[in-house]
Parts: sequence; structure tokens; C-alpha cells
Amino acid sequence: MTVRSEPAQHAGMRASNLALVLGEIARTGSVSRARVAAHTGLTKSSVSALVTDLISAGLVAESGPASTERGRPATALALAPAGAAGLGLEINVDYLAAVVTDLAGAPRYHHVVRRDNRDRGVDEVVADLIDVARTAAGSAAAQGLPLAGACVAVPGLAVDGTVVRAPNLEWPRVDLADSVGDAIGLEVVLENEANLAALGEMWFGGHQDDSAPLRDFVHVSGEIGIGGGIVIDGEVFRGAHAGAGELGHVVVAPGGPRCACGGHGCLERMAGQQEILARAQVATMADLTHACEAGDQAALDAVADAGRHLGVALASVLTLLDPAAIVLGGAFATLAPWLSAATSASIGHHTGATEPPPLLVSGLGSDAAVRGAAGTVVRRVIADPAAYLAQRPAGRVGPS
Amino acid sequence: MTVRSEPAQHAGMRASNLALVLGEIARTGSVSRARVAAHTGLTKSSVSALVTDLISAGLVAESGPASTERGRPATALALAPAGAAGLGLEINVDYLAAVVTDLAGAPRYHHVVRRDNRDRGVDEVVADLIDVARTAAGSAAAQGLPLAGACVAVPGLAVDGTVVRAPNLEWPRVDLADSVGDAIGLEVVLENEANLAALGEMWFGGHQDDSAPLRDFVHVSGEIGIGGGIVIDGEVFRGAHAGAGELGHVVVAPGGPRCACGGHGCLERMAGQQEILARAQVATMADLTHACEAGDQAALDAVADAGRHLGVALASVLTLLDPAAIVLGGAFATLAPWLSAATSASIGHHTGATEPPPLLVSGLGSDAAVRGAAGTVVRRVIADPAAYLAQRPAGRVGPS
DNA sequence: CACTTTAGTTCACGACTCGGACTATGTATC
DNA sequence: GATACATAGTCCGAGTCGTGAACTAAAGTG
Repeated sequence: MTVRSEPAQHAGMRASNLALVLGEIARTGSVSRARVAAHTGLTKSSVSALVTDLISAGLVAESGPASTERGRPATALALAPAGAAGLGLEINVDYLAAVVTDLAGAPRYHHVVRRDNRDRGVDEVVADLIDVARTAAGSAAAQGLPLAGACVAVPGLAVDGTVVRAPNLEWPRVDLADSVGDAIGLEVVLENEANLAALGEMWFGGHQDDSAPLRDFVHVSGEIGIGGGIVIDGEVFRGAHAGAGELGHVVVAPGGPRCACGGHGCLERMAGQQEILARAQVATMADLTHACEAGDQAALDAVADAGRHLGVALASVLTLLDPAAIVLGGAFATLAPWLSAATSASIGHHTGATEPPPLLVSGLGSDAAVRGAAGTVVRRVIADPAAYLAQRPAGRVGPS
Repeated sequence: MTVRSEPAQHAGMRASNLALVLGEIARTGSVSRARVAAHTGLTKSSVSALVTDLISAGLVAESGPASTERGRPATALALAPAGAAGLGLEINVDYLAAVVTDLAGAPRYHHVVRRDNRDRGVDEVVADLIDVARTAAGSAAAQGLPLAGACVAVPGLAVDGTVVRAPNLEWPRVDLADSVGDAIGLEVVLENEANLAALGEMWFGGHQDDSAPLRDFVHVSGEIGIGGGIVIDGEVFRGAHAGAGELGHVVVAPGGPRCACGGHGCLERMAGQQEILARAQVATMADLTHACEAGDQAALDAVADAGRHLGVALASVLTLLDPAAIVLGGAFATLAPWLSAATSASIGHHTGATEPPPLLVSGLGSDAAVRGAAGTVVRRVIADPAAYLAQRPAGRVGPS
């Protein structure tokens, strides 16, 4: 019928507090029960009981005594690395990738298969992805990491486990979640590559300051197309039909040339890889980088021009969304040395802001999306441990 | 330190369920306890207890028996009109306004004072606003409506009860919330006019379909400036520094003329009232409307051109935010007959979307912001009745 | 070695919701 | 019109879970 939040019951209260405690342990890395109590507002007794459950569920482990100034030393609590793990997969235009991440977010397996997937059949690519996934799952099992699920990054729009649109792969509708899920025996979730890259950057990009983690920003991922991921309060913003964040099709040249999307003057049409390469008169991104390093003027002009157009799009993003930062990822991260000055100048020219938010450069590059995919799985476990434990009857909660 | 959600406790559980029940009653207008139980997932016993509290707090009233098909007839529950009321105030460039709204959202008092506030001192305008507020509060008292608080719509940026920036009024920082709050003895909240207009439109605009209320949309309010309100999942989106939604300063003409905000080629610079009036060679908005009605070509061209520019900005909004609808408000609602065709065409030209979201026209016009301000107050009571009751010891909860 | 300080546990208590039994009050059936 | 049935709402015992104070544990300090 309509939006209707769940009733608050005892089980929900416990689930919520379980998540609160686990989240605090995850956030700090290592804390005592007493500090968790102080930080969360729960009493020591409640925290003790909750921690007991988390330990017996295998999600948390005591990691030895921790020295304190005075008084009895605390016992440090940390996420149990072998408590739960996430499998991240990625289908992209020119590669397949897999990552296994443990509960703490550390990558424990990473594999990339480079191959152009544009001219191959869907079934062929899916079979390859399943192969990659099986190998990754095998590695996880060998390391004693129980996979809590999988998440696949796709270069297109995914709704309810189905790839609805993948322009650069020219795929029809594909029920990817079901086919992959059946093959590897895990629950599989699909998500747009640009959104996952943004999350990966937030969790693993190293931009977060301990006092003020980056939770409101826009991530620009320049792969073959130009994607955008909007993160609001730590969560991806998807819009009413899961189509939000399409930075590549923001208008930067009203009345400009027609774009493949059907619009006119889109950013992707003016500053996409095809356009930059053509203007710089080189064949590949590697060539472009070399040309820029060599000081080739045509290459530098092409990149700076793309930077200017990007700045126009970002100026609109800043006025509309007021993010705390912008992160340049993918190809834009590689080109940042020759691009960001033009982009910053263009942003400054098109907004009146005296102090625009920082323009950061991704440290993960093309790995951001797979890392984000794997992180999504373990973050979900941390955000709702009760749901995870209920789902797998192997893990038993409660005493005796 | 960082984001940290509250621990779930018994009191919070009850507060949450109280809100759930009251929200269900507000949403449906009139329901029985049994239906509330079925819809919320709570048991009949819990609902009974919660409703008893709400009734004794004066927020809900039994509104007589309701016929059912078979079995014992239900007793209908409805919001008590005299349970709590909200005072909405608005300071704008050329008027002050006040509205009192009862719990159900019905306006019970409405007063507008037209006067140009640009060339007057801040203190003078604030004194006038306090006068207007006092008169409104008096009317509420005379009608037996207890005011739960007040909300002031300001044409600028408001942070923590202080007007930080009000470009069209040329105001310095003003502690409006405190001065008005002290004068009328109510808690006062400040909010941007464009955001409140969006909320007013959502709650009272009549766009909501019962099966699918409008909860994700962008509202364009064309007053002297051009404002935008972004509503995501029923709530205003403010961004990291409360500056989100500034539709007026989205770039629609890269490299265009300098705007008062410091940027170049902003929508407001290209399609603001000043620009339209100048191009149409008329003095006031009323003149412009008459000219359009009379078929004056210069006026029609000016409006259509503004519509085209608006379409460019909205195309970017659609690709970035993917809203379920766009609502034209303020002056754009008045001009809609001569503007919306150009806007729709421009949106179509600049996006590839085969089916862009509907372009709706506001039914509230300039009243949207005050109505929204008053609505904010009562909505907050409905969203968290426990907090409201705890705040005023007069209302006693619990039996005996 | 007593005193202080901090960490963590135990347990009686209270605040909830749940769920079934019970009462109230109407319509359908014969 | 008496009986069966269906639905609304109340009552009360049971279960769950956080609280808070008392208690035990384990260090450092004078």
C-alpha cells in the first residue's frame, strides 16, 4: 500500500542494539566493553550481554588485554576476521574481477581477468564470471572465510537482480543475480558500478579522517563512459527509479551535439574517453598518459578541455547537492595531474562559492567498484548482524 | 565525535510505536483500532494501550461508530483538531505572512501583509513579523488551538536558528529564531523558503495520489530569485552545509554572463524575473501575465526563452536526481501556460529519456512556503508525539 | 599492604509487547 | 426472533530485554 515502518518490538530492539555495538567495534577497530557502553549510551550490563552473543556468533573476538591508565585493564574487542566475508564481483567492458573481503574490510583475494567483453555473447561472459566467482569462493573456503553473500558491479542499470540496461555492453535484460546465485550457492545482489565505486572509495579510499569520515560526497568514475555515484549520509542515493547520479549525461553544452543517450551536449559526449582520445589524436588511454607526460600540447589541450567541461557539470552538482567533497576516480584519477587544475578553475568560474569543497583524487583507481562490491556484503552484516545470523542457522546465538 | 545512533530502549520502543499508530491515523484520516493493528503489525492489545495514551494526551479523538460489513462495528479514530497546532511564518522580499494549521493540516488562520521589505531596516521588519506572529497566536488561542511551535520561512540560508545569508534582502546574520521565539514564547525553527514550499506542496498541494503519495520530487519556486527544493523519500535534502537545491544557480549557459552569486551563466541570471521582465519590456509580473494573455509576442518569447533555460537546468536535475516528478511553483506556476511547453521540449532535447517524469504545476502558488512552515510544526508532533508530550508537562500521558 | 580506580558480571526490577481468553455488539441464517 | 457467526476491543499472564545497583576482578598508588 504505502510506506509503513515496522513496529518496534523486543526482537527489533535487541537487533538494533546488537548492530549498535558491532558498529562501534567496527568503527574503532578495537575497544573495551566499557568504552562501547560509554560511547553508545547503553549500560555496561547490556553491552556485556550483547557482546557475549556477538562472540558466540563468531563475529567478534577478544584480542587480549589492553592497558589502561589506572584500574583493571580492559579486554579489547575486535571484529573476528573469520566471522564473515564478502565476495565482490565486477563485469566491465574490458575485464572481469573478483575480490574477497573479510569482516574488517581487508582484501583477502583479488583477481582480474582482462578481456574485451563487448563482442562476446552474454552467456559466454556470464559463464566466465561464474568461473571467476567459483575460484574466489574456493579461495575463501581455503582461508576459512564464510561468505555471507556476493555483490556484482555492473556497468549499467540494475533493478531487482536484473540488468535492465548496459549501454556499453549492448546487453539485453539479464537475470544475473539468479544465474550467478544458483551457480555459487550464495545470495547475490546487483548494483551499478559507479555507485559501488563511490562506496569503495568511502570505505577503503583513505580519505576518511577519523574525526570526520567522508559521508557526503560525489564520486566521478571515468571508465569507457562517465559515471557518478552520489553518497548522502553514508548511503548511495538512487533516486525514484534507481537512475540517479548519471553525471555523464548532465548538460554541459546546451544545444550541443547529439549524445548516444538521445540528449544533446551531455558531459560524456563532450569529455568522454572517445572524445578525448580523438582530440588528442592517440589510440589508447595509456598513449594519452604518455603523451601528457611528454608534454604533447594536443594531448594536454584535450585533457584540459575535458576538465573544463567536467567543471561545468560539477558546478551544477555542487549547487544542487552541496556535497562535502568531490572524488575523481577511474580514468580521471589517472589524468588528474593535467585535468584537475582546469576543472577547479571551471568550477570556480561557474559557482560563486568562495570555498568550494575539496577535489580529491581516488587512491583505488579501477579497483574501487569491486572493493565496494565486496565491502557492501560485509557492511550489511555489520549493519544488521541479527538478520545475518537468523539467515544462517549454523551460527547459533544465545547462551547455553 | 561521529555519527552515533541512539541505543534502543523501552521508552524509545514505546515512542516509536506511538508515532507509528498516530502516523497511521493521520495518514488514513479515520481508522479503527483493529485496522491500525492490522496495518502496523502491532497486536490489538498494544494498539489499544497506545491509543488510550494518545486520547488522554488529547491528540486523538474517537469520532463515533463506523459501520462494518459484519460483526461489531468499529469506533473510528481521528486526529483531534484541537490537539496541537502549528504556526507558520514567512518573511519574503515583498510580504510577511502567517498561517495557523491544526493537527490535521487544515488552515485555521491566514494573514498576509504586503510591503516591500528590501529598503527597510532588519529590526523594523522583525518587529513587524513579531506583530504578525502575535496576532496569529492570539487567533489560535481564541480557537482553542494549542501551538506546538513555530517555523519561519526565510528567503535565504538558515543554520541553527540564524539567517546566515539572505541575498535579496541584503541582511546581515540575524538571530531570528531567538528574537521571535522570546517574543511569542514558542520554540521557533528557521528554514529556507524554497524547501518549505516543496514540503507545503507535498502535504497540501493535492498531487498525492492515495496509492502513491508524491515523496520524491523537485519543487521549483520562482519568486524574486529562483529557488529549488529537493524532496527525497518525503524529506528535504539539504546537503552537507544546508546549501543544496539552489536550482537558480545551476549553470545553463557555460561561459555566460556573470551572476550576482559570483558564478557565470546561472539559471537565475538567464531566466530570473528581472531578466524576463526586461526582455518582455514590462514592469511587473502582473503586466507580464496580461501581456501574455493578450498575445504580446515579446512577452511570449521572453517567457518561452526562460522556459528553455529552465528546461536545461531541469534536464541536469533529472539525470542527477531521478525524481518522480517536477513541480513548478511560485511565479513559474502563474506563467506555466506559456512556459511549460518550452520547458518540456527543452528537457526532452537535453535528455534521452523516452518518458520524463511529469511536470506538475503548483496549486498553492505563493502560499506554499507558509503552509509548509505551519505543516512542519504539526508534522513533527505527529512524527514524534512522545517528544511533544514530554516537552509540555501540561499534557499528561498514562492512566490514573 | 591498604586504598583507589577502572572493567566486567550478576541479579532483581520495571517497562514494554505478545498472545490468548474474554466481553461487546453487530449481521446472517433458519 | 432465537441462534450462530464475525468482528471490535479489553484484560491479564507470560516472555523479552534494558536498567541500575551491588559485587567481583585486576590493575596502579602511596
